[in-house]
Amino acid sequence: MPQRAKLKDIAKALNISITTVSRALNNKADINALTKERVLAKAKEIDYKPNNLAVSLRKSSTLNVVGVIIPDVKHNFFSKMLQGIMEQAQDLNYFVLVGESHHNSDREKKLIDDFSDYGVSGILLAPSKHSDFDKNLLPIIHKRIPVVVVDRMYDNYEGNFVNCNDFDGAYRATQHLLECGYKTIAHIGSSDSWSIGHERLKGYRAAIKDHGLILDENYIHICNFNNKEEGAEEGYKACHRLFSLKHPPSAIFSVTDDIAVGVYQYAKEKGMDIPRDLGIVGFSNAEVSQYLNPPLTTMEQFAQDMGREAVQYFYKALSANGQVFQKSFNPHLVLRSSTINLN
Amino acid sequence: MPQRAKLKDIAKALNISITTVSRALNNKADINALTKERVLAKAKEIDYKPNNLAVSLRKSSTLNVVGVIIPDVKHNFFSKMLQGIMEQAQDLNYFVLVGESHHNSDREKKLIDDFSDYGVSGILLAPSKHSDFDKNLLPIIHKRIPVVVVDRMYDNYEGNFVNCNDFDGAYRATQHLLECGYKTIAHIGSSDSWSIGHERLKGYRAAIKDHGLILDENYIHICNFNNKEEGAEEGYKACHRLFSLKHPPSAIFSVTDDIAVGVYQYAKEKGMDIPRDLGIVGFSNAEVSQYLNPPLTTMEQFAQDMGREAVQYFYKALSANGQVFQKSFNPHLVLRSSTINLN
DNA sequence: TTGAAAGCGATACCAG
DNA sequence: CTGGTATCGCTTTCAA
Repeated sequence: MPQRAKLKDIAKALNISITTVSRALNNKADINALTKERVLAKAKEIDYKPNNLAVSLRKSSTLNVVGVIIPDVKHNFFSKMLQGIMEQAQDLNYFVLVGESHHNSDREKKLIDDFSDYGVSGILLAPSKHSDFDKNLLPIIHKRIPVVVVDRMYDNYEGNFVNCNDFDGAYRATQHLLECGYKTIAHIGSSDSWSIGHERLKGYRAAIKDHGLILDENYIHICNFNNKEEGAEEGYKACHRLFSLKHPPSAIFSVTDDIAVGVYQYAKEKGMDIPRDLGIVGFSNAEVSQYLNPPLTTMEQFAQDMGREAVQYFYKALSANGQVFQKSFNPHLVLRSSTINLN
Repeated sequence: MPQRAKLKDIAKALNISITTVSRALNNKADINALTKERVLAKAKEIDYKPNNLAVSLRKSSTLNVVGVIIPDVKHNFFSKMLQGIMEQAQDLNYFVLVGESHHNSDREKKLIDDFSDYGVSGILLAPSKHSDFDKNLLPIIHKRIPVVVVDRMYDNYEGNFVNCNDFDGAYRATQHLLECGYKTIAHIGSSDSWSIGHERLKGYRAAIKDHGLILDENYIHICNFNNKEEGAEEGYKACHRLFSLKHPPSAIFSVTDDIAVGVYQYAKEKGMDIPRDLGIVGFSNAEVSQYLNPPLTTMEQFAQDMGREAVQYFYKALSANGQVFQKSFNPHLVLRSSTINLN
């Protein structure tokens, strides 16, 4: 690989000082127009590109890079989010470094360290399910570079975050089923330790209660899964239990669309008609939801907007003096054919 | 944001020289065990992290970063590929910088420039559809850092690449339809200027010919689309024309799964039975293909493996003396229910 | 076993 | 308007 041209090369070729070359290239005042022209021409000729390492080192600035940590790029929600992040980052002239935690807490921690060591200007973290930061680690990094937590929340977390109002979304999803006239509504949820699972369960509970129904704890089925495939499997298994109850549910609010896929599978096998025999509402508006048969009613989470906003918060945090930025997006009901008005 | 600790801080605290500290931290020989211990302890105490900019500058090495340029992260094929890339990169201790071209050639060029200026150690490029590199641009960068082209090919391109054997895949997809007993097979393809569209069309043609059928040019419908949504739309429109022919086709080989989605939509509207009235084979084994009703027979492209291999080639190219690495993956038929044996 | 000094490539200050 | 010199944080000879 040939050498990259440097200031010195231009200086030598034109018989002027490095300083002058630097000035010319950086559009400084105090430079002879002719000199500048000659420098620019030469730079182009030998294809000079500044060495970012040197520049950043000298200016003691970080590189224009923001590190993004997500559990799984293949997951529709995260790839949408990543797209939003990249768009906004590009607008602000930042590069995007990406790493996957695969819902593994150790890997996540290592990524945070590595990114931080690398010298990113900030970190956007979509925490893994099993993320177990005590209240210390995050703040420590936070002192050196801005961190924005996306999607999931930590208990008592006081830093920057952008998330989805999971409680509200779950409440409205459940409410929709109630308004359709479904009388017995089950919830297939996910591990309570995860803020998302936790909040959605709370929203479900609140909606049931507020509508004067009695909450049957048998109707709540919590499961564990780390990717789409496992989600579908768990959804299927959950149905097994729910439909062997004495009074099986007539509708299900599923914590994610992935799980709903498993529910569909079960329903199909048992010859149940969706939405007449069984109403379903998912969460995410994942790509798959529109292809299911019938298309799945679900909650849109605005992943892309969340990504954009996260970058903006990181950017503001760079210059903000300790100010903290937080926002919850309200999910929207996407009405499709897995629910129907029974009244 | 507080200052990052540096060698000097440790040196001062222990009253030794910076050189010694550096040696201790870098596991060099010629260092007193006790001194080393004290340095390590102090480093930990004040949370010392080397400044990568300075290290790389001094060693005049690039940062351990590989730049990845893809058209669209949300697209299942590219997110799978990206996942493969990230896994392999992590194993080799490289960071991954990601940018999206959105199938825009200018944006793609800018990304290549920016990444190159930034100082990445190499670039993995999944070219956009409208990528129009003359034979110059790519080689120019290639002289400075390794470039691996993934997925699509350029005419007469002589550099590193990893792709899918599109001709072969298309041939086998078409052959499968023929073996099922479908007599009139149409092809919905994509812009001929794109190597993928081109090769798949060629494969289709060859299969038809080799089986002694006469190729009706009316059965070939070429369309343009830049994302999944447009693909589905174009597939739908293509059907409009194909099924208004005097002798409509009984099967379709679709250049991508996205397009097949539009075909399904059309078939459903017209009450056609898939696979009896219409056999369909797609290409990609995108996530959606298994959720379509009936599930779509398609060609698996091994996107993740391609991603991994691309990183390995980049890595080899770093130290290879001009040696070029090339590989085509053979796609696999994934048999589902959109085709059936009619014999 | 340790330290002083040079230098990676670029920028900033100050003197001329 | 231009050039010399110090410096960013670190590694690497070369001497001691």
